[in-house]
Parts: sequence; structure tokens; C-alpha cells
Amino acid sequence: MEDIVAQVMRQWQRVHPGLDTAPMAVIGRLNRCFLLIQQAADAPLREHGLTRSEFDILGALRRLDRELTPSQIARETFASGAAVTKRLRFLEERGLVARRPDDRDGRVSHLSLTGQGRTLIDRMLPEQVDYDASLLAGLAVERQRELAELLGELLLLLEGRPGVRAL
Amino acid sequence: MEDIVAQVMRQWQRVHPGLDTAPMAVIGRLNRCFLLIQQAADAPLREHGLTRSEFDILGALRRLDRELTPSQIARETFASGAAVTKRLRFLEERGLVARRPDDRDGRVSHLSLTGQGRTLIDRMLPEQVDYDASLLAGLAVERQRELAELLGELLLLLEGRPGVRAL
DNA sequence: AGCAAGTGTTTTACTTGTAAAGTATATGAC
DNA sequence: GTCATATACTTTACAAGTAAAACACTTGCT
Repeated sequence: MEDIVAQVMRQWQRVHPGLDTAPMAVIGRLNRCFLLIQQAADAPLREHGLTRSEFDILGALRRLDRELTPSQIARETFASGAAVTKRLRFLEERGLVARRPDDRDGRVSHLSLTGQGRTLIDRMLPEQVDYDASLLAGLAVERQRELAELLGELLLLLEGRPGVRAL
Repeated sequence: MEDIVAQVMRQWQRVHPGLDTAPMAVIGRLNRCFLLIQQAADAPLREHGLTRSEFDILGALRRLDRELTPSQIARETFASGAAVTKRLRFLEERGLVARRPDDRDGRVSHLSLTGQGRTLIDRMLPEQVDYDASLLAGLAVERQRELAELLGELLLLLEGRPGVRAL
């Protein structure tokens, strides 16, 4: 049986016989897997009234286990400053994060999880991981490991480019 | 050297020692690879004044090599009908696709590439494939093949779910 | 024929994200 | 001290997508 990307590659071969479609086999599939996974995995978040991006902010605050400034959050979650501003407003209004001014630098503020925020992320995270695991469940564990390793190689490569960096 | 997702996994391990972070190794990396690739690969499209989604419509018309209705385009490009309507308006205004009414069914129209549209996609496609190839170039060909195969397995699995289907 | 139900497409109202400009504060040269 | 420049963050104006409603037409039942 053939996946949708293999079908698309064959269609291209028919109209452009000379074309080397090999890169599509990786990148097309990666795109398609991403979209299907995202669609599936965002559903449980919606039930808690959060978008993926908001969840990522709570996650960053929890896993780094300390206060973060808006720009640190932007870097950690690979988001623009403007996007972080909006999300923090929402998370503050919902009482999930709290803001504290910096003592020395008036431009900066520090965000932390409230009790409620921490409770929420600690409930959601295992849910999310389990859900992710269920999406992969049809793949043998050894295949999952191979896939993780190959994606790690690729990611390291892509991170080497001009692109964004963490922390 | 460690990729960003491996770092995040270690951070989670520190604050939640019991947590099985293995699913993140696949899904987190897949997400991150997707975002970096998208960011990189969309740049050449912008130079031609197209978004990825508009490019996908031209691509579908080219590779299927026949007229398509808006709903066929929606299915082929995994987009909502509303999104397709907007994109077709833009592509028509730019003279890249042409619309023709159906003889028998007044609700339906048929879209085809104009000469200009076909010239554009035939120029862009090899560019895009080459660009994709360059993103993967740091990975040995054999590793690329393995990655494509594993992603194909995963994709087949994910397509089996309730989700969207092609053609 | 006439109407209920279904299908194909577009429109509307809204959400989310971005780039660029704007605001406020800090830093270093003089 | 004060000014130019840099930094941190927010606001604004806009782009692009969606879900649900609206619209237009077709189909099949009677």
C-alpha cells in the first residue's frame, strides 16, 4: 500500500519524467505527518481551552522551573515577541501565569506559573505525552527509535543553518 | 552534540523524573524539523509572489494534468473550501489559472492552468525540489532513504485514522 | 411538476499570527 | 550630566486561515 506522498511523486514523474523526486519522499512526508499529527494532537489541548502555543509557554515555564522574561519565552517557544505578548495577556487573564517587574531594569518583567497554572500543566503534560504515544503506537518501538534518531540527525543539521536557536 | 529537542527532554526529566519522554523524541523533532524546513523552503516561493498554499494549487493542477473543480483542489491540497475560494480568486486575478463553468451542473466550475501559470509552476518546481535537496544535503543518501521509508510507515499509519483523505 | 434533501461553492465573522512602528528604559561615550 | 544608540516589550495594521451560515443549483421522491 502506498501513502499519499508516494502517489503525488508518481504523478510528478508522469508529467516530468526527468525530475528527481527523492527530496519529496522526505520533505513531503514530513510535512504531511506534521499536519496530521498537529490536527490530532491539538484536540486534547482545546478541551482545556488552550492553543498549542499557549501550552508551549506553560511548558517552558514548567520545564525550566524558573521565572522567564517575555523574550526568553519567545526564544524558548520559537515565537515572535508580539505573539508572546498576546499569549501572556491571555494566560494572565486566565490566572495561569503571574507577572512581576524587574528590580533593576524597568523594561523587563518576569513571568512565573501560578499554582493554578502549574496544576494545569502538570495535568496536561502526561495526557499529551500519552496521546502522542498513542499516535505512534502502530510503529514498532525499534522503528520509533530509528525514526527519532534520524530526525535528530536532520534537526541538528537544520539547526546549523542561520535559523533560530534556543536559550 | 545535542539537538534542541533532546535538551527539552532532559529538562522535563529533571522536573518529572518518572515521565516517559520517548514520544517527544519523535513528535517534538518532527514538529521542529517541519518548522525549520517550512521557514527555509517558503523563501524561494515568496520571491515569485506566491504562498506555499497557492503553489500547492498550481502543483496539483500541473501534476494531475487536467482541470479540477474547487472541491477537488481542496481535497488535493488538504485545504478547506473557503481557503480554496480565496486562493483561486488570487490566482485568477494574477492570470495563473482560468475558470470555466460546467455544462451540466451550474454549481460547479473547472479550473485549469493558463499558459502563464504553467510556465510559472514548471519554472518553480525544479527550483523547489533543488532547494529541498539542499536542505537534506548534509545527510548521507542512505540515511535519507531510511528516513523517507520510516516517515512513509508513519504516514500510512496516520492516514488510517479518521483524518482527511486524498482524491 | 413540485418539493425536500443533498451537494458545491462562496461569504461572513472571527481567530491567530506577523512585520513594522511606537514606547519606555538602559548603557556608554563624551 | 546628557545625548546617541541599543534593548525589551507592546501596539497597530494587516495577512491568512477557519467554522458556520448563506446561496445556488441538482437530484430523487411523490
